[in-house]
Amino acid sequence: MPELPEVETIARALRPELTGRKIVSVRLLWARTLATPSVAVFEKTIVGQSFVKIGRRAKYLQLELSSSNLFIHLRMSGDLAVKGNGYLPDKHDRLHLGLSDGGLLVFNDTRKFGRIWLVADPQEVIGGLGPEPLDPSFSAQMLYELLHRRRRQMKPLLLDQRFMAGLGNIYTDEALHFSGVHPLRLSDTISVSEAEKLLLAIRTVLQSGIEHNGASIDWVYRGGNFQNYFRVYGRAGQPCPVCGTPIQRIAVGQRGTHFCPTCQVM
DNA sequence: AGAAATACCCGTACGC
DNA sequence: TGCGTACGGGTATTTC
Repeated sequence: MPELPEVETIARALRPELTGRKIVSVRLLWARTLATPSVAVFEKTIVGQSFVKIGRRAKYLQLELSSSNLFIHLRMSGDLAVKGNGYLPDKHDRLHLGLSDGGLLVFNDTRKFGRIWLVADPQEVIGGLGPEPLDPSFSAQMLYELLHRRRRQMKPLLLDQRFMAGLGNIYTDEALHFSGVHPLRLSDTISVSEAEKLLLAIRTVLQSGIEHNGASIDWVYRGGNFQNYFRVYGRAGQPCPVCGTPIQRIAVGQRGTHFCPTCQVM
């Protein structure tokens, strides 16, 4: 499932494939995939532009074009790949971009949650995002200070992309367990040493996710295998890998939340 | 400020 | 077997 690591993986894979290639045709197969601008403007603007730079910000893929920015959010079931000649369209394809040398950039998204934007100013899409946990300049001290500027439960706060960008439901549960922080702890009760452990945990689970090419859950399988390394997510009733206590599952803000009642104390 | 609910999706898994 | 329903992910939006 496409949380941050998979986006990083896909960005890396697409970089050598797309850089320098030109878009010669566009076919939007599910109109609501396009968040902005209008379909007419999108189709007219994107054709003729070339891919300049491929990157990501949080869970957004950023495809920098000659004169605008194409952002793609994969959400749950989205996937982006370059196909060769003779590609047979899939029923869940949402966007086809024909490339100058005959290739096809395909955005496939079973659940229709994914969105794309074509904008001049990147800030329109990613302007409200919080800091990148993997950015080396982001420190535990900064995390501590941000946590103490709020008084919110840790689980929903870490999921809030304006607070910190890139953590989804799975990685949040894993990071909280890794650092021994209870999901219902209030953010301004976290100590400096806990903030240090938490940042390390966040980076560890994200990097592990990247190494394993993302997680595949819920029958949506696209090659990743981070799901085999979950310590708490989806393991309700099974023993905690650290202490053996059965993992508990509760709902926090409508989201399934998994934790070890022994390792993660209030 | 921020909590909470709702909407968006659809292929599964489940109960009857 | 077929039908109905709950579920899960991330984010925008609305309401409180």
